[in-house]
Amino acid sequence: MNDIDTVVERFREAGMKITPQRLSIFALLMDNKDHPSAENIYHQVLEIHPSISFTTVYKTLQTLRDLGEINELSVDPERAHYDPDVSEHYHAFCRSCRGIRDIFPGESSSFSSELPELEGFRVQSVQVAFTGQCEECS
Amino acid sequence: MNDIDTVVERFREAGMKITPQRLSIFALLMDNKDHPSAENIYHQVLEIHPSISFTTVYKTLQTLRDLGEINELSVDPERAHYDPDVSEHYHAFCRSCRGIRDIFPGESSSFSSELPELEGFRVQSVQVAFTGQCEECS
DNA sequence: TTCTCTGCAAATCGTTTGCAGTAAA
DNA sequence: TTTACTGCAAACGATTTGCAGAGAA
Repeated sequence: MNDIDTVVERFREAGMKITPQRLSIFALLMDNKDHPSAENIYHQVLEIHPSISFTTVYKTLQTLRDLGEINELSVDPERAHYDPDVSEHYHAFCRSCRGIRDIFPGESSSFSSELPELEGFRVQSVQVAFTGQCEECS
Repeated sequence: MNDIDTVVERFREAGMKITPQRLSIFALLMDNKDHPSAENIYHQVLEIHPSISFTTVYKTLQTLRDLGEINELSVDPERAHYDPDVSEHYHAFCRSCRGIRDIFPGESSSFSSELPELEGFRVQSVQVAFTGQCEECS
């Protein structure tokens, strides 16, 4: 995710408006390493905007995703999680606590960081998801 | 997925019963390379058992998954797909036709076939999903 | 007979949408 | 003023569950 000023600029360029709710969502996501769900984000923004609706959070996340500012992860079969780090990296999902940890190429020897070439398929994105148990849950 | 006799044996050993419905589902999955959804399987079994319910299909898939006979894929954010091939391989998911193609290690140079070691995480499975557009949809 | 499975119907839950009032530009 | 956004309430759709009758062992 770009810095807030850049995100704001991109919204304006696209003819979209900047609202206090959106600014709070941007701020919450910025540098967030927790891979929150829409519900997580909603509950956190509630502290700042007690009357914000889930719908607003949901639609803002959709927009950010469509702009490529954040990634929507499908690692957790029960719900989507969001990641403001759109650089090449992978995820370790703990079945027990449903936590998601970042894995950077190099940390796992057997996965390189190059976008692969596939015969007869135009690859737009790659998701590598390790599922298992984190240290705390073992 | 093991051959049908072995699957039947495993069910019996676990105190579970073998029904005509289950046998048809086993047969449909065996060597199936289509990565069907539960709904797909349900519609196919309907031809053989016109009164089978979705619930029965659903519960059988759960059981097969829990036994490790099939994998439940979360490549498609809209629904689960099932794969009787539980050997190490990856998937290419086409956003347009929602089709899933198998990718075997070696076909994609940048992903090896070894189960990786991650510091402080017990890896139980790895899902590598390439999302994009297949040849037919391009 | 015993115990699991089947099929129905309903509940669940994350996600998505329509719309009227609100607020940004 | 114009146009997009917010929040509500309801729809949606895949998934999951409770339960009574059916069927496998």
